[in-house]
Amino acid sequence: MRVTPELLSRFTLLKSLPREALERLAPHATLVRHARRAVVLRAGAREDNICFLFEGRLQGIGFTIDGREVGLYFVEPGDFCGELALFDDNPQPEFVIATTAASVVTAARGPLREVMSSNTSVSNIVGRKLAARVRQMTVQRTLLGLSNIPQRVCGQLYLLIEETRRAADSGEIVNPPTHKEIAIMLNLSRETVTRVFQALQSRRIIRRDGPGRLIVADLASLRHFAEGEKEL
Amino acid sequence: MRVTPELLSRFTLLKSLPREALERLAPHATLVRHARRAVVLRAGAREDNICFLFEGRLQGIGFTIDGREVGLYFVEPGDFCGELALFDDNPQPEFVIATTAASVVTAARGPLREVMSSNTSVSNIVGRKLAARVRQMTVQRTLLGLSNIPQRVCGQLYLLIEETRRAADSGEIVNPPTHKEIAIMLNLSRETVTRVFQALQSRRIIRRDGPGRLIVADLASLRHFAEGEKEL
DNA sequence: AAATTGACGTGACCGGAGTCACAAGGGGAG
DNA sequence: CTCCCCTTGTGACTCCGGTCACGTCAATTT
Repeated sequence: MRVTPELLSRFTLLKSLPREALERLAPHATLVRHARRAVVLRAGAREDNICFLFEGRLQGIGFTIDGREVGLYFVEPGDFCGELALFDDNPQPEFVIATTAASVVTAARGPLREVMSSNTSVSNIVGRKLAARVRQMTVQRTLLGLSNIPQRVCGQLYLLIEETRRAADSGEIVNPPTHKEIAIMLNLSRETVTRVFQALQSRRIIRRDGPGRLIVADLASLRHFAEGEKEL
Repeated sequence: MRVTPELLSRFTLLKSLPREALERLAPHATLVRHARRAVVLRAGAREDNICFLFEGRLQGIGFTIDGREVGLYFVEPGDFCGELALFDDNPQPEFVIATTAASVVTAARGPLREVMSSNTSVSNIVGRKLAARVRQMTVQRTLLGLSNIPQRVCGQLYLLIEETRRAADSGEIVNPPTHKEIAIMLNLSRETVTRVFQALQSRRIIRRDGPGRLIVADLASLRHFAEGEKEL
């Protein structure tokens, strides 16, 4: 579907651009609808598009050589993904799929590069995003490096709280990942995650509140376990 | 020690800059000598400096919560590190230490940011570096996700070859990491790495050629193990 | 309403990686 | 040269997380 400059200007990355830059970009952008579980960006193949999420939710996922999935990050409306294509011509490193039905504006890489090189606010935003991604991956790698497995789970839980906490300042996680998803992120078996959750629940540290809500009752204890000061 | 514009222009990142930009930067830069094992950039503390390596060799390392080291990447002369400070004000995520005695030019963040925003070649180089880093971390995370441990070691070995191969096209690794260092990178015990190496040596896949030289005699087999097609 | 799917929970068993202990060799510092 | 530290090599034992095999329950589909 055709894309108007007005639509482009609704995205954080592009909203500071002058009208004429948006008009140059618009012809190279298309609006695509993706069904749930559809592949938005394919790993390996050289992707020439940067994707702006209009509505829905995307997730970056990696696959290990032996075929298991690894959840990496989420993309929320207004945000973008595939930004590595703006810097070099190497293939996209991870898949991006739609976790819900989603509307995505895909823009060709070339024109965006031009815009970026002449507009510092754009390159700043993209740079900050890359920097944040490096930081996030560093933390995640630290988690994977923990040899104490319950600690690894607690660390991940603590991270999840910190993320969602920016919106609502409380120890609760809305739409928490499933045990399986956590297991995949942490390179563990699903059963192990379940067992750690059981241990945390029996100690009244976490509590389920219906489906889709996980309440962390004792944040301090969780942090202790996450930082290895106590052992489960 | 004082830094001249000429010295700055010897670094890849800055060599394309006009003379006057270099002269603006020079007063904010200093040349520092570091002994072996000295800390060049400290994780956690907000680092306001970007480091350019003049001579010697640096390594980025992380520490797990339980205190073990994780080797991340190397910095070679002409290259730079600490570039995340150019994008946001968050703390440096990992330590950078000198693996040999090293001369480092440290430049204040502020002036460099200005230069970067008015000079696309600089921001392009930094962007490419960040992108490469994201890709490299993605690969490393994939390795950490492998549940077959010998495969993990083979994968790391294969990566090491690919890196050094760009210089000399052969299956040999100069200055290979020690078993302990590999173990740390892969979240394994040193003994396990040694045992995998023994297995590979007994199959004539790798061979030591004195200290500091590791020769991969059968690259194809190594790749098979790395990709999980065969098992050790 | 029945059937299917997927998430969660739990026990038993087993393999394999960590740990410990020890030995040999090499290189640098003094 | 000698001493000491670090790297590499190797065996024995332990333990703990993966795997398998169930069962339950809620949601969705047919």
